Amino acid sequence: MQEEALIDKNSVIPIYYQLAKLFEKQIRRGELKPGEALPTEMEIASLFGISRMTVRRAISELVAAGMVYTQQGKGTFVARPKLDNIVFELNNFNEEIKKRGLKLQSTILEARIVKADEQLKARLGAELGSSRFLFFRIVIAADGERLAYETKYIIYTKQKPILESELKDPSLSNLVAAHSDCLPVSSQKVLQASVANEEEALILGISPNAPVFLIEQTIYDLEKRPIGWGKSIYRGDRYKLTSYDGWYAND
Amino acid sequence: MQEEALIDKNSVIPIYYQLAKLFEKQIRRGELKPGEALPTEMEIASLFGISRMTVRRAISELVAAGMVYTQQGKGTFVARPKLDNIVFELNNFNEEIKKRGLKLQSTILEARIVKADEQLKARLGAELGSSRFLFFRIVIAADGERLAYETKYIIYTKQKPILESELKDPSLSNLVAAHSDCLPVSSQKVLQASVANEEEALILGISPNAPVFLIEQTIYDLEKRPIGWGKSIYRGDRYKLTSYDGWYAND
DNA sequence: CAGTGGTCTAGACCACCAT
DNA sequence: TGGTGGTCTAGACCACTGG
Repeated sequence: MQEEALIDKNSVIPIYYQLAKLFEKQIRRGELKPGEALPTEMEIASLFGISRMTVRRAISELVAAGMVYTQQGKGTFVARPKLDNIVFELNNFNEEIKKRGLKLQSTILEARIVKADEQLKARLGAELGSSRFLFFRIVIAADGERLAYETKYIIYTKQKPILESELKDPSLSNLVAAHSDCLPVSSQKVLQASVANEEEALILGISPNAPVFLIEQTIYDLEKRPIGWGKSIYRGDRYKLTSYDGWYAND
Repeated sequence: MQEEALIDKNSVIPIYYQLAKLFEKQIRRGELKPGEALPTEMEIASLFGISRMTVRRAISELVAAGMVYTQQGKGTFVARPKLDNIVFELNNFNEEIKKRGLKLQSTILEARIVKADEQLKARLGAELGSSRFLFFRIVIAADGERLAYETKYIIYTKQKPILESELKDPSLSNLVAAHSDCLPVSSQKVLQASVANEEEALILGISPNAPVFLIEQTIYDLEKRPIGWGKSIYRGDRYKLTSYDGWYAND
């Protein structure tokens, strides 16, 4: 069968990968349209002279990419791109800025031990019985311009000095890992649109009531106890989140 | 070996799934700590009296969950949770509201054919040579309260009436699919923090300069030509995005 | 070199779907 | 009932890692 020519069994590139890309191209070119069925796994296997398990591995790649879906007892079908999901993904807001070629600089305005007030106790450490916390105020700037302002509280269990590493990456999870015996395993972030208050405006050099992103983050340990809390204010005129969805290109 | 008792080979639950959950529990309980190595695939296989391929399937589940990582020639190791990614995932902002038990209602304020001005041509259809577009203005409300205001433009190629389905789901991708011959395959969304202008404030019943989310969405066809564009304003006091990261629980 | 994970095979039995 | 995808096996060879 001539189809075999499209797959090089002796290539260093895995067969399942070649096969997945083959179908991906057919779908992307429109030769296989949404709703249409792919050949059965056995057909594909004999068509290319390969094992069914290898075919299944290829198909599972396409499933993971959201390009096809399988139905037991029926077959494998080309999916319709789902475009209504918004998936804003960023490795810490700040990585975005870095990629634009700007130098990012974190400055710790303040770092001290504080006793918990009622509000903080409600959010942190209530279950751990701790009442002392490390408190940080941090400003993030790029090329001399201040972009974000963060306040963070973490449970204080280790007696360690502030390390250089924290100045480079004063992220909440990093601070927790450095200053607490707890292992941070999960994190909740809540993103809101807001406007700058007096203090934030002053620090960021923007006018009060200017639009900002507000992110509240809580970090939890293995038993889901909160061990760190932070609030970040990002200048609305400097940050935006971009999300790509659907059948992206990965070739 | 006593370990076999932990896996029921005759269960309707797949072995690979039982095995994956077994390791997941050990990791979550801290019996396997980040950086530690799992037994080798062959060891696990003989320990439980199962095939190596089944072991690999289980491990691949854990890899997908971000709980372990593999290194060829070395072994499989427990990962350290990564908490610095922000992944705001929502099936269209509005699904969030629905889940809170509120009835969502979309109202089309305006729907008509427009000719493209320069600004619109720059964003849409420049490559398709089309100069006529469908224009929508939509308000989304829940329990009588207006929550979001959307304006959308899509290339006009089909001559179809407005369907009921569009009233239920007037999402950009849905509108494009209904009124255009192009197949929408990818989408870009940009999220910004902003404040309401006069028009938006009036429609949403909030004060001007109140904080809002602003999302601009562009939809592309197979050849990456833009075929739809929309701008959505979400009340900042009613919408927030929540992101969970790390080792979540799925049991 | 021995040991690891990565790929692949040629079968097998099953659950599910349609007819 | 026959055909589909889902699971599983018991091998095989490979590329990579470390001593």
